[in-house]
Amino acid sequence: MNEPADSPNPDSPSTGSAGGSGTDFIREKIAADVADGPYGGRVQTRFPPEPNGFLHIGHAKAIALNFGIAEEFDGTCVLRFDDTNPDTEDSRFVDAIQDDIAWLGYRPSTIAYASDYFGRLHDWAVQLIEAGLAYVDDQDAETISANRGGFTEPGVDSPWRDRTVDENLDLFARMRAGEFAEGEKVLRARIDMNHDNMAMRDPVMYRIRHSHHFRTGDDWKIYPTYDWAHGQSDAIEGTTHSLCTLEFDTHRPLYEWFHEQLGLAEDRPRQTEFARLNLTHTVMSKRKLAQLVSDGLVDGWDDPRMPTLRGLRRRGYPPEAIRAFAAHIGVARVNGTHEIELLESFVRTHHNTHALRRMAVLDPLEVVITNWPEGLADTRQAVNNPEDDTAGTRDVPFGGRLFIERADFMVDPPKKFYRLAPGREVRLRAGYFITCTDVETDDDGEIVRLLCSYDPETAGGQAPDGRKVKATIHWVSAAHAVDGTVVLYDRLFTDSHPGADGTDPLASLNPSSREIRTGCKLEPALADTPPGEVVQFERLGYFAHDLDEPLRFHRTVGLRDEWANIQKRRDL
RNA sequence: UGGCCCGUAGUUCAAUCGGCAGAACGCCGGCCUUUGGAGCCGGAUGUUGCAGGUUCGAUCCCUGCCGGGCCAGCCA
Repeated sequence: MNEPADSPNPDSPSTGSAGGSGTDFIREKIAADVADGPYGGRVQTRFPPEPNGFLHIGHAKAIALNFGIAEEFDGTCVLRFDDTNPDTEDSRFVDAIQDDIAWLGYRPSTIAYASDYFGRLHDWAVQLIEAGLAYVDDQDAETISANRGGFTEPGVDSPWRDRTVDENLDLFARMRAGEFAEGEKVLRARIDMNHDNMAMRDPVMYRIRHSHHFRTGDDWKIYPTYDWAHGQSDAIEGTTHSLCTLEFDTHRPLYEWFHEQLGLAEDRPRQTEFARLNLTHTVMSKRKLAQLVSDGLVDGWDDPRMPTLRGLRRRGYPPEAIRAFAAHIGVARVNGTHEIELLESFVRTHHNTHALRRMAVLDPLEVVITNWPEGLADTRQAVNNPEDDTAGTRDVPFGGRLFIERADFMVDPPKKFYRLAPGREVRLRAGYFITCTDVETDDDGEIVRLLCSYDPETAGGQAPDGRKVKATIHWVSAAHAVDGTVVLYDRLFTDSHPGADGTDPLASLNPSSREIRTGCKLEPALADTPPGEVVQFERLGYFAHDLDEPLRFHRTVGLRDEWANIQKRRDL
């Protein structure tokens, strides 16, 4: 009972999609294949990242889909690194990707590499050559591109298209042996240069690369392309359902062509495409993300403003919330953009039930309790989490000099402003009722100090005479406050759809996406917060303690703020 | 310009193989409150892209149009 609303529920596939029906087109298809498909009830998926960058929230959707389906159908999911391009790939990304997947809470059935299959792929290529279905082309990249034709123009057959099998075999062997320079020759599938689908116009299967591969070293001088490696790797591993994003839709006929020509059995993998994830106010393109990092617009791949898993982790996004979000949005074949607010609501939902409450004043205003007994030491007891009885309570020191949030006081409050004002009484959270009796200002009219009286009878927050106050505000005892740094984050891009109008997405980069506040007043208990832990600063939001720097907190997400909404409406 | 995919509340998705168009987030109103949070109650979201056709009946099937996405790397 009392199960958190955002906890993943592996028993119920219905958590896997939005709306009422409880399933999506992919799960429906898989269920049908399990019932009477060629796989004998077996389900195997795979997540095939290229180890050339860090994972982002978009990958999390694919991860949740593939691993989630494997769990739901009692199947398996392989983590396969698509390491077919030695020029861009690196083992440090392999480690980071594995780390991120583990953080999300998934465990691959097996970890594999496309490079494990280079030998097998080579032998299959020879088989296609022998069948007259592949040939070595001497044209250079530019010529191949030009001769591929256009959407309305048929392609032109390569002059090398009709080489004999023996010549192709010989040339291919010499490509492999490293006898040719990069770009001098490629192996192409022999399909149809007049096909409507450009992917079928004799696609390249192998190119020559003399680079060092991070796993196979210098063993190979030829490397398979995605189109050649991917489907065959799926088949070798026994994938039943190969789920990929929409842009591979036009490659599906080729995926199937290779399997058919190789004579693979009926239980061969089938590819199904789904829409990749887009989020408002951010970008998901690896290239743009890399540019943010290289141009110094963010601090690195793990900057808390980045949509990378590492960034979200530092920001304080819990993996449970990311999984719940992924399950909620489900999958479809329509390309769209989800509102970042939806993700944030899942983050709040999780932290609301898990995060300890603490008090912190970000913009301090001094309050002197004029009737506080000289030298009296007092300690209040505060609830750690009203949503979780087992979280207990903590002691919070109180005193005659306090800090409250500057925004919690107004000399001349407008309607619906319920907080402190001259002559008005409010409750200090877990403390006493105080009434503002006087305001001290400096020569510029700036408020420097509030004088207040407190009612000793209201210890704990209730008045014996039953009188009510409209607001409860947070505070920190000045004598006990710990100074800290709080980093506030806003949208990385001001535009909800950066670059959608054809301009550079970076043009709408938010110049104030980060605000660093030093000299914040924190209650003493915050000094004991473990690195990385997320707490709630009462009335402000959720904040993640920095992994390295003590007493530095990153705002994960704010609480929903009704007063801010009222103000916004007034301004409009 | 050719091929393929796709058009349902603001957004993202549903609608049990043709039967009264729903959910979540957001929004609006109210209640409650020792977080103006959370929670609770209620409400509006709409010519299902457009126009025809088939049918007793179309979001669903057919045709055309319009709009969006993807495809002419030896990237994935």
